[in-house]
Amino acid sequence: MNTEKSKNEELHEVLTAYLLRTRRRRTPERYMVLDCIADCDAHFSADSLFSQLAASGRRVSLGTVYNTIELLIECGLVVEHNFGDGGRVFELAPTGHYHLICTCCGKIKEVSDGQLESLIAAKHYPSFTMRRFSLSIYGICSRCARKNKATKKTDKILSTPNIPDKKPIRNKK
Amino acid sequence: MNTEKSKNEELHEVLTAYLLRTRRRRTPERYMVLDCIADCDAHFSADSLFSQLAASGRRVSLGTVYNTIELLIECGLVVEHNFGDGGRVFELAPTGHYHLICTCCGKIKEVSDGQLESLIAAKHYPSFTMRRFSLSIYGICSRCARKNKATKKTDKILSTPNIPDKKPIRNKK
DNA sequence: CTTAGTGCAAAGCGTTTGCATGCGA
DNA sequence: TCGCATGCAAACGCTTTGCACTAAG
Repeated sequence: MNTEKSKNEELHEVLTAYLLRTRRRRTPERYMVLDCIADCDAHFSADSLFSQLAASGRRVSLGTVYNTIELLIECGLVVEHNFGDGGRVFELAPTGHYHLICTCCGKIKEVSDGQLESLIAAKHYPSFTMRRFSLSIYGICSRCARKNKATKKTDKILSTPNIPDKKPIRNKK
Repeated sequence: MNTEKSKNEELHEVLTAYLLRTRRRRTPERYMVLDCIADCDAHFSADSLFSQLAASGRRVSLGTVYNTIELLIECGLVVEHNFGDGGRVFELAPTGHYHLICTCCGKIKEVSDGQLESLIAAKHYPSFTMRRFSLSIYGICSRCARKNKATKKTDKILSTPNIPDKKPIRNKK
């Protein structure tokens, strides 16, 4: 590590550039939030971020966390996801991966397929400029499939394959 | 129209099958909600559905609307979308289309590309069974691009193309 | 006759808003 | 100094929950 910048430095630069460009202030809170996101680098909610910040001693109010996430989405450093559980989930600007989401247990796995992704990215649309895309694959993970098979009693009556026996995901709310 | 079933009949059959299969009751409310969804066939929220039901004289409580949407998602007739505005939006099981979402004005356009879709659907994943997928393309529509260009004053200072001047979407909430 | 499902209203909770204060420019 | 951004707390709105009642099986 010498000429190579750290991940955090790079992120800071992008944020700084955006703040200058849009004439907004470079407050410590904004960088603290960004650092925290970079540290946990995974999916996060506004609230989990808030907790994590508090836990590490960096006091940032929940309102500011929301403001900053919004800001980071604007400048492209963060994206919002929908995993079908009704909650808002964010992620540090993902680079070439998409998600397999089990509609039964809610587990999320990241996968990547450069070929597929560049194919999607290569498409052009009349009167629309693509900035990014989000691909989510919904289905059943092997674990749940096994569990369902074990529990099944009234199956094979009619169509629709592989349906969880009662209620699927919906964790929070 | 003779041997050919109406769209609604087909939907009813799928729902009926699912209810029988999972041993749940076939209540009029459930079919009313399904019909209403089929009628408006577009994106809808729990609340818009509720209003539309009320407007057409079919009294179904909001709670039941939520319950039924949940049920319809379970059985695959309805899917949930994330258009980045934080609200929950549903849609009658879409068949081969995906969405272009303008992050500036929030407008959504449906497009389809059979080739791309079958490519995505053809992929196989170890220990995961795909049931459906959701592809969202985020970007700037031509209208907003034009508007931004007109309003721009402090642009071309640093990276990131085409950023709306202040705050993007976030309609509700 | 049983009990899942409904309606209604209250509770819950993630998110937004308003206002006084603080701090970057 | 000026005014954007923060902190705090109240307000908001979508969603869920609890309970009594209705009706499907």
